Amino acid sequence: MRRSGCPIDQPRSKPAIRYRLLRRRELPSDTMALARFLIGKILVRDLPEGRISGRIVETEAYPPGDAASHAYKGETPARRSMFLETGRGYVYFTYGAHFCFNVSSEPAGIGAGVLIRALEPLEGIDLMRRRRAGAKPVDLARGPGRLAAALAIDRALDGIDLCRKGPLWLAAGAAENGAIGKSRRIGISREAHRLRRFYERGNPHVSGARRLSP
DNA sequence: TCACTGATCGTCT
DNA sequence: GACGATCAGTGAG
Repeated sequence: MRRSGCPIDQPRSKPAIRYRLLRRRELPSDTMALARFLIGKILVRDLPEGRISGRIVETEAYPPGDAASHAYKGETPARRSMFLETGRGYVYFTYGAHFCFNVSSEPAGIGAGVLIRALEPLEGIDLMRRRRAGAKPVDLARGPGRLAAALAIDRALDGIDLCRKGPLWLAAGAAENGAIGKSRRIGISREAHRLRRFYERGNPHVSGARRLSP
């Protein structure tokens, strides 16, 4: 189902998209609340070649004390960004091939994050295609590794403040959200039964097998 | 649509 | 030296 008003159907040169920078005080400083809050918000990537943006349609919460979280065993140089104030970027490299992007989600000193798993592309679709040659349109940013590739996100953006206009920032749009579903998280073995994944129901840009997103 | 597999390398033990 | 918050490709139903 294509959501009505999806900018993919609009002329590329004039995207009719309105959004504004999210202020830090608007972000819940609670990991589960933030994971749900971020569904429908917009991730903006400003590059020299132009702007890429997309609606967040799928997230996973990794709250304090979660054995599946990278922060569970304490702060290390690679995981430091998870311990920053709410609204900072945490980027990690995994499986020898992929970067994944998170938003830090608790007050400074507490390690936690929200993994951004999938976007519905809004602007800069040609720029995304360039980095994801061969991908179907619906798959451009469907999955955390694909999302990072499409938006040219790597460790250089680790620790970035997402509440300031820069190379990568968060915005709130005018569009309404669809219903939000909740499920177990994808690709983990510890704490696998916990319902800490959020997604927009019926949105084709949500990753994972269909049965995980009823 | 689902299940399975190999690739590949940074991070931590 | 082991282990991934993944992905693309393949094959079966």
